[in-house]
Amino acid sequence: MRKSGRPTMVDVAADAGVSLKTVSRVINAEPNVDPAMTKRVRAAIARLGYHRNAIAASLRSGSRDTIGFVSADLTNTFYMSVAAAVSTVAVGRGMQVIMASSEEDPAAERSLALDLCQRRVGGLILVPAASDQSYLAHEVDSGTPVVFLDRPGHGIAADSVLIDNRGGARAAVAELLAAGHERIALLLDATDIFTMEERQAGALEAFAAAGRIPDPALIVSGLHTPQAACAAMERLLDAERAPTAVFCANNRSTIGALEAILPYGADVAVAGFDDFELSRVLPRRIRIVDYDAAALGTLAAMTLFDRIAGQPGTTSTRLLPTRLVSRGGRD
Amino acid sequence: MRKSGRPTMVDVAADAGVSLKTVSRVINAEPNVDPAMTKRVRAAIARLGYHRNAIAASLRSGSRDTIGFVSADLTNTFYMSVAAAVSTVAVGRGMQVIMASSEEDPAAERSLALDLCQRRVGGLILVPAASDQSYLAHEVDSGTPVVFLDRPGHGIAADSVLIDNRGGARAAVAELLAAGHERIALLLDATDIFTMEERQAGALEAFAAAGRIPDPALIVSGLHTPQAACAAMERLLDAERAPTAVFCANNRSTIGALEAILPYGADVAVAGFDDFELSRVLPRRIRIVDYDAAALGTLAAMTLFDRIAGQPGTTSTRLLPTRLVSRGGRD
DNA sequence: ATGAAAGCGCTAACAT
DNA sequence: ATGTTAGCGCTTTCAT
Repeated sequence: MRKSGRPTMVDVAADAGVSLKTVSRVINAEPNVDPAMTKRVRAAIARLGYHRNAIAASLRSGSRDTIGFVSADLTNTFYMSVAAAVSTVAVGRGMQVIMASSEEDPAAERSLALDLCQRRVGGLILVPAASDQSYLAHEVDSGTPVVFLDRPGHGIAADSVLIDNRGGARAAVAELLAAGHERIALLLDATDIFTMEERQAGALEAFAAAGRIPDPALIVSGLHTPQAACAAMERLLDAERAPTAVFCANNRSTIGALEAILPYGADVAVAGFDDFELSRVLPRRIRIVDYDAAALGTLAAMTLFDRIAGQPGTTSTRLLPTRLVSRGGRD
Repeated sequence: MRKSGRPTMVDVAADAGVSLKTVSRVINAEPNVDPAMTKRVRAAIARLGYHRNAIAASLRSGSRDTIGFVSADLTNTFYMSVAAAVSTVAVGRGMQVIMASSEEDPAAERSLALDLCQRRVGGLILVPAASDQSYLAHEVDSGTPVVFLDRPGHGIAADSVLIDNRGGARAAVAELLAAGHERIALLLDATDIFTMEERQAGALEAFAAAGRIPDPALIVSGLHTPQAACAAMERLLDAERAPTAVFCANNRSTIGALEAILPYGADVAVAGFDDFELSRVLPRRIRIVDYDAAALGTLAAMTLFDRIAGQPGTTSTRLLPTRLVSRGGRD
């Protein structure tokens, strides 16, 4: 009489009249098993509807068959694309991904990351929301590698995979300068955000390289929403010496700037960081610093799996290149 | 001398000079533990950097601390919003979510779902890509509840959580008819997709209710991309008897149709199923059948947790209501 | 080629 | 209030 609940290997062994170990060998496709035995075991498995318990297997073998992905905002399309790419790489290696989101809350990040470690994930991809990740030091030392994504982490030895924010912004602003623009506005979100800081630095590098100094009156930061960016742009356009070009440091700023510019047909060249839906449908041509979000996820996953495989070496920071593309306009 | 690797409860017990069970009691915050003991154990835990092994705990206790979410397309923002909501509900109950995507491949769906069951997830939320889920019958019988999301599944007893596709489409088309439109085009993706079938049916119900018969020449299906929808719309506009209104059965169709309509300022009323980024920035007013993707995820997760908690009753299908809203235009 | 025994790290059941 | 023992379902030794 079978016990209640799911059948186990012992049940299968009894049913097939073989030893536990033989069942295990068949399940794991180990060599040196008589085909006749294999057949008998398979029949018993089918008869009982047996499915192996991966939890028990990984407990004994110590193998890790999941990785963790802690996003800072899962509803953000950028992180979604990243997550999907991470999942694809993982599934390709027979692993699954446990996903969670800190929603930019440092305490949540910590508790989620530690929880995943308790679940013995093979590794962790983390978008830092906290300013310090030393709470993971023990885990990293115990052999759970961590890869930081999109923003650098602090306090532990871990690889980082970032977008080339600085290079992308520099290229976009350099192009505006090369086109002869004398008054270039900069629209930014809060500059204490890592990516904003980098993009601003890149923009300023472009000015410096051209031997130019940006007009502080044309730099507006702290713009969280398209609405705020729109208002800021309208103010700039209404001012005495209006800008002839604008660099927007993220897609929300770009969208807001366009909302201010398009209705009035203002003659302002627009360049922005991040592509966005419908950018190709814009009635006017703009320049976008574009990058491949999926490639960032793939890169992070591959970096993590390299570490899981025991690849040694000091931690590295890899920058995903950006490219300057045209969007919108009639071609 | 400590063995290599992570410290275990036994190590903590030895270090604190107490029994294994006492450590377990402290870790699990069980009652009836002397505060002094608790202190000693906590000290040992901190000293050794101990973190409990959740895998081992759940093996012994038989408890399930993850749920599975199998999407059909993780890069789709709709499913991602759903996934984020599912994750929020799960984390709120101390559980985590393992996410995977079938990418609309029936074989992948099967293998991912069964893999998750081997990992002993407490339950499964599944966006069906296959036409039959009877491969999960054993798992459902063994006590792993399944909830179908966005599309109904087949072959097993499981709850479904769907959007009211039919009602939403019916309302949108009814409104166009009530506004006096005589020639209403229908732009659809492949009609063998459940949601498309439902939305088409809803549209046709609106015609029937108005005692009208749609012109087959104005119904175009099989539109997978905005590009295809744009081309289809352009063809319709160029035809002899162009439509005066169009109902687009998903946001890709809506975007494509707008690409065809906006540049030429064609006088066509637009209604579409699914909201999309930037819909509010459109230069003209359109009507959108909107719904709350996060609410769908929350509903699915709560339905699943009810089942996990052992709530009995026959399986149900719950429809998430839609609402018709205005987007774009200058107000 | 097959099997018996031990044990992964924890919790459950039963002492004391 | 604390400890002892067994055992979750599997993989890993080590025999045969």
